[in-house]
Amino acid sequence: MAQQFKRYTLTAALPYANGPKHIGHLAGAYLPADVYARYLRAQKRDVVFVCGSDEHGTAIANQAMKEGTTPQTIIDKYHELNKKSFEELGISFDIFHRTSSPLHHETAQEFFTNLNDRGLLTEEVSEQYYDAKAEAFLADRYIYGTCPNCGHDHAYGDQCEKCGKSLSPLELINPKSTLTNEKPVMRSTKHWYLPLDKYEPFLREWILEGHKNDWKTNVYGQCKSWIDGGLLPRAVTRDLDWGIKVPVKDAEGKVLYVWFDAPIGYISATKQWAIDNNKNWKDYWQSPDSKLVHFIGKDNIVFHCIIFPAMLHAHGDYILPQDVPGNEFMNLEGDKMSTSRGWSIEMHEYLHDFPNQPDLLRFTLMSILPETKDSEFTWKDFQAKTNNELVAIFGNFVNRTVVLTEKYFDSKVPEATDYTKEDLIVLQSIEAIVTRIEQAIEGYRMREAMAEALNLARLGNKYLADNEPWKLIKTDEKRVKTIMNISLQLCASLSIAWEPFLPFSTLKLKKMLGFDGTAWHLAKQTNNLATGHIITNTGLLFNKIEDTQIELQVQKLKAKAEAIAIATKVIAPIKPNVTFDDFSKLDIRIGTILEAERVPKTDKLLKLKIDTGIDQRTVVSGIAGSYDPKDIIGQQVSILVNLEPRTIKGIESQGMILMTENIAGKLSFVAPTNTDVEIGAEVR
RNA sequence: UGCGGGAUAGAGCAGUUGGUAGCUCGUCGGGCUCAUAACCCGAAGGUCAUUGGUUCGAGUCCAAUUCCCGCUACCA
Repeated sequence: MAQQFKRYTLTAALPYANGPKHIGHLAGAYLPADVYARYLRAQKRDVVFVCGSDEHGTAIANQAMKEGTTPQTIIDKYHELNKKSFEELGISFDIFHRTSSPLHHETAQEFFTNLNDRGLLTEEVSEQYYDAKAEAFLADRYIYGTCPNCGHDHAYGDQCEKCGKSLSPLELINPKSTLTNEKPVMRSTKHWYLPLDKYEPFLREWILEGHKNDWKTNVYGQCKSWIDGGLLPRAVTRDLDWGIKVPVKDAEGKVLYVWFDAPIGYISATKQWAIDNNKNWKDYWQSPDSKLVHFIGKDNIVFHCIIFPAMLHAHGDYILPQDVPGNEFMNLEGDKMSTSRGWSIEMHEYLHDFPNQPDLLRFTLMSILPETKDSEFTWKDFQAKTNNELVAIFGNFVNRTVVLTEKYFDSKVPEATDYTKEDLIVLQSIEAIVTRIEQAIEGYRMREAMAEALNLARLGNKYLADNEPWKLIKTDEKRVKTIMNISLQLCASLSIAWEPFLPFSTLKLKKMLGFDGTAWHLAKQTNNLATGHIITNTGLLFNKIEDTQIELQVQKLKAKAEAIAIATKVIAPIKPNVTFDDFSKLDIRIGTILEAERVPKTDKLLKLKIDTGIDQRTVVSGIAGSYDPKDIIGQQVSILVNLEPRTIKGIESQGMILMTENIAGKLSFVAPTNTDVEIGAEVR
């Protein structure tokens, strides 16, 4: 099974150029891919590691419309920002291309034409909503209207956020365009489809049988779920003016669907790299002795395991991915990461706040990569891992070794003579650990690989502690020379073995050691530094993170999320005027909560018993997200008592509790501010 | 609703084909002093989400349940 490949084609998910990318993206795809790429290069294998900005699609087009700018402005901004961030974090793409490039347009069009000319795409005409003012067809998400199920007046074309029901745009009552608030019209449109159903036998054999044992369970399971669920033809074109023109006559206003063009971006990126480096791109995409690996997050599994392989298979000239190590997601301080909600650490933000310390982030993220399940990043953990592991174990061992060498041997590598049994065990352990690192990386277990690499430094610390050269120096200098020689050789091994994880720090370490080896096998050798060779103490490899630094970050995170919440909070417009008589019809009283309990099988509902002064009645209220039942017994409330009763979850609700809501969505009772108001009092 | 993944010490995670529960950090105790109060040694701490089943024996297999995450096809 261990097939030897001549070359490796590695891809990392193309970041969508509508905004900056956060550390969750980094941990999901870019970091593991980078470790793999750097490792393979150290093994002197033939590798190309490609990525680039994904710059088409309705999201960017609409964002530009809303901001009153052009899509080009947006993609230029974020392409540059993300490219720079990746560079500064040491993500070693051989090329960071972009899908707006002419070469990509050409490549994607060729791909489409190849399939279309061979009759592998089907054409279909359907009726879709069209916004005449914006001159655009509307995706389901861009239509809103009244929900036929619950009457909510701002349900979207795909789903009502209020009652959760899945909808189609046709079901919406009084549909409106989110772009212009105009009423959309039905218009017929033609699109091209990739008949995925025809590739089901191929996918079944290739994935379900061929990769049953080597793909990750989460990836395999997801694929199986899709295939077993039945595949349908999938549109590969869209009505939009932002994107790659459909290369067919009379296809005005139609572009390739972004998910058709994006993965082809891997190919065009490789083409550009090949041009720049005098290589043949086909070797990396069309030669069976090349290994193609896609690094992605779990949201991307279906596109990289089902759709893109089906496209490649349909085309026929291409190899298929050998593996798709999809990662789960990384949470942040107890909540999902989200750029739009401001609950995120963007790559450029980290780089700004921790200048020249990309390796610290790499280290912590690597140690909590969401390889088998979702994981969580906290600033406190970042501090602890940096200080207690990276600094205390790795940094400290190097520092001890360098300082002792400086002190005892004038910074010259001393000669090793007469290895003891213990010395030999240590030297063998180095080789064994490095081998384990290899195996872990080749199996995409990057977290485990780095944990092993840390053991290499632990080995060094223990070796020094066991042999106590600072004592022996008084009695047996010859023995100390051997001990320090071995310690220094171990530092050289560290500088190779850690390079995939911490490229900046290992470079610094190599400078200190005056060692310029890069080949992986050198990590197992014990004579990388020649006797008499001079080393230079250029300072500590890593610095500790202070409490104040992380406190600042936590505050900053909270402040950012809050600022965005305020900025995006829309103050509801005033409703049409009502007469005093209209208002007088409402009978609102002050009541007290007597009993409260959760309504089973619901997230938000509480069943309340209210004393209204007139009677005691049952009210079902959607406040469980904000209040614990046991905390609100005795709470005074305002209650609308003459509301028509309504049955909710089988319970008749006789009235409505008046609530208001803050930015965070937390509900609050509207009740008298004084405690001397009697139950049953009217609110006027 | 359906499907996929997850639930193991205070925290973060491993646990191969079922055979006396491991690792790192944290905590506690000790040692050492070359080192960024770092390092080394040792200890405490888990009814492996719940319930039932298969088995001589289950974290590991089966069934049901609960909770978390994702997907459910045009939201990139």
